[in-house]
Amino acid sequence: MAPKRVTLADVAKLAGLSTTAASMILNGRPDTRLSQDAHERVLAAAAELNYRPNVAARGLRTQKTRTIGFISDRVATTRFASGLIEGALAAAGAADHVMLVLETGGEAKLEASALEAVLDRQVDGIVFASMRARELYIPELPAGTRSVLLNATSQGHAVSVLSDEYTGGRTAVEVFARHGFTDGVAVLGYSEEAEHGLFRSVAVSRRVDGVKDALAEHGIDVAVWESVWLWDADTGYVAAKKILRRHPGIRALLCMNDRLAFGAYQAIQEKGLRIPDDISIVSFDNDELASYLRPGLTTVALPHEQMGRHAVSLLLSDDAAPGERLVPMPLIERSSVID
Amino acid sequence: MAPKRVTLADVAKLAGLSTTAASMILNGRPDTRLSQDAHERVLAAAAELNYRPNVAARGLRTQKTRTIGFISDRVATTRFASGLIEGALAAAGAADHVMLVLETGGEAKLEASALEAVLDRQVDGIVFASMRARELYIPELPAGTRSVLLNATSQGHAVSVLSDEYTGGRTAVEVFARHGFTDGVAVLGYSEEAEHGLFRSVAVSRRVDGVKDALAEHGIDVAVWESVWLWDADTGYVAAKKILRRHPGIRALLCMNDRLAFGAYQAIQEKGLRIPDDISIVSFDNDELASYLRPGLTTVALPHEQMGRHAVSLLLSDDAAPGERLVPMPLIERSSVID
DNA sequence: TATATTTGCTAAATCCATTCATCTCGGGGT
DNA sequence: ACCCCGAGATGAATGGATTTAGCAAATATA
Repeated sequence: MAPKRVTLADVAKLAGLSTTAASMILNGRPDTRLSQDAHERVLAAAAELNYRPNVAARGLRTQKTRTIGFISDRVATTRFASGLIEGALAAAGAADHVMLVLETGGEAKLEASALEAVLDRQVDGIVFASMRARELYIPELPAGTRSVLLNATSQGHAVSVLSDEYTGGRTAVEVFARHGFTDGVAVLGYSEEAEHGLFRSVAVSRRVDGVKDALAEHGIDVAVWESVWLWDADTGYVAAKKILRRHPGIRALLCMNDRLAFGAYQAIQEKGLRIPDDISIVSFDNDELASYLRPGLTTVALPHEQMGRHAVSLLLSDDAAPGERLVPMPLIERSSVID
Repeated sequence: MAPKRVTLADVAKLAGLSTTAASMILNGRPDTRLSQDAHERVLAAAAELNYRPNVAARGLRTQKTRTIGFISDRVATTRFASGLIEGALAAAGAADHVMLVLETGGEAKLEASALEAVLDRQVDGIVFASMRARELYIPELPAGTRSVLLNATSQGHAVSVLSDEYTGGRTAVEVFARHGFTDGVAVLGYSEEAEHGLFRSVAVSRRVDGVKDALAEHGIDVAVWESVWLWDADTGYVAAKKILRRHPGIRALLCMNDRLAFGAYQAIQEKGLRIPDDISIVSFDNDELASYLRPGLTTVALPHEQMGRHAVSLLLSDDAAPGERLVPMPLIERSSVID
């Protein structure tokens, strides 16, 4: 039914020229000495036949495929970090590239085969993404294969894109500072283990550092640091309940992420207290939840989409200077902080 | 640094045979008459050099790339439907294929160029996915290009994978039936407009049909159908408040999706009522939210991952019979229904 | 007028794997 | 001694582009 693919040879024949000429013209090579007339004929022929170059054939010759590989642990999968893919996809599309997406679930065996799969397809570059900022082991790549780490770091000199957690931590505290809180503040989710570098991600400890420094600078007195290991809604609920019971004077609560905050909302509202009138809350991540909550949760956003975008444009640019690129974490103000 | 790619010629040379022989042996062609000895030498050489075929070169010859295209409106992007990608990715990986993922945001111009981009790369098949089940327009594809619609339907005889909304609708009602509810039931989110086919998706009207039929069959009396247009947390909150005010006798609430249920929880708890003691709730989708809620929300799940998986295996199988493939919607029982 | 340049264009090699068409060699049949 | 046959293997064409090297005609230079 549909006609078979048009090749460069077809275009050349219709234009009455060689494939060499057609190729040069269609690729807009600057140094060509072909006539104006030849240009017009080739372009017209290509348009008429609706010519599209065969990427495999071109890639074979040029080693460029306008394709990038995106290898992640569970980024597409997890609703949480899917913004990373979204941004990467958008940036790739804007640069007229496509993206091969592979997920490994963090398994070493799958990681190796995913890497082979993209390498076999001669991708122009690879993004190694991680759901939560952590240290990744990246095997040696063939010479000339560019790569960028997204939401991850790695030993050695790789380029990596991360959220600026330290400044983000400060931003959250500054909300309280701006609203005049100097005491009656509780922090939920600070983790001793993270602090001592046991495991978890670099992100966590930087976020905590930012919080601590800003707290000190603004002279804010912290009534209680409630350290929990799992940062989810359930732990948030339990921990917030405990804080409320033991420290009835709390007027402001800083949660280390939105799921904790979600749990805290439940505990607070169950107790008949009102947000933000009785207790103000600031949190991190800007999870989808934050907008559903009532009142809306003020939170320091994880700029996932921006990060994905940045990673891909870095990969495609010629800025390969090793090191970290920090993407700012914007404050999303809703209604969980009293005026 | 890293050595340059090993080609088939290198393998052949090391094995002391022609590339023809090497190719035949490595591809395990059944009709070959090459000696056992030759087989061993080639296999050994390939292993020693860690040979990996160049997919572009092979694809050029065979027209097969072991790559499939996944074109969606906003699937990766939206946290909601990302299970579709997850499943598709898993199935592709299991079949030793990779997936090119492209997002169009639903814009016709981007749809066309996305299609061209994957066609240029000679994909073996294309999945057209949609975030919410709806009618899609699929342009004519080159002969021999297979395609499957995922969470979408299309005019004509395309193959499509959908959730079994009708049965899902019945499932939800049956939960109430099993727990002996015969009256005091409210339905939230039924949409007149959808019913009249104004727009929205096929999914919605089938879901509603299933609910209605099951309600009738079990002789359950519905006190109020609250029809809302936008199915999000905010509308759910407002609508549930209204129901509670006007129909104080309500003991069971069926929400058409989890975001509505989320809003309903807020309204119910604000009023001092308890779930499930005072009001039981059943909903649809199994959004991530459903597990955060307290008590956990019983909901009929959208089997996104299964659907994605099914779509890809269908694409790769030789079952191309046109028509719909319905994937069952499992009931996820949590604690929002009284015993 | 004879030689050097420039202009406009093309033949052929190349990228790498697959595959069709043959080719060689040794043994069996007559 | 001659032909045939099959096992074992390979040369060369193929797919569709890019790119190097170079040819022929037109123009400029001496």
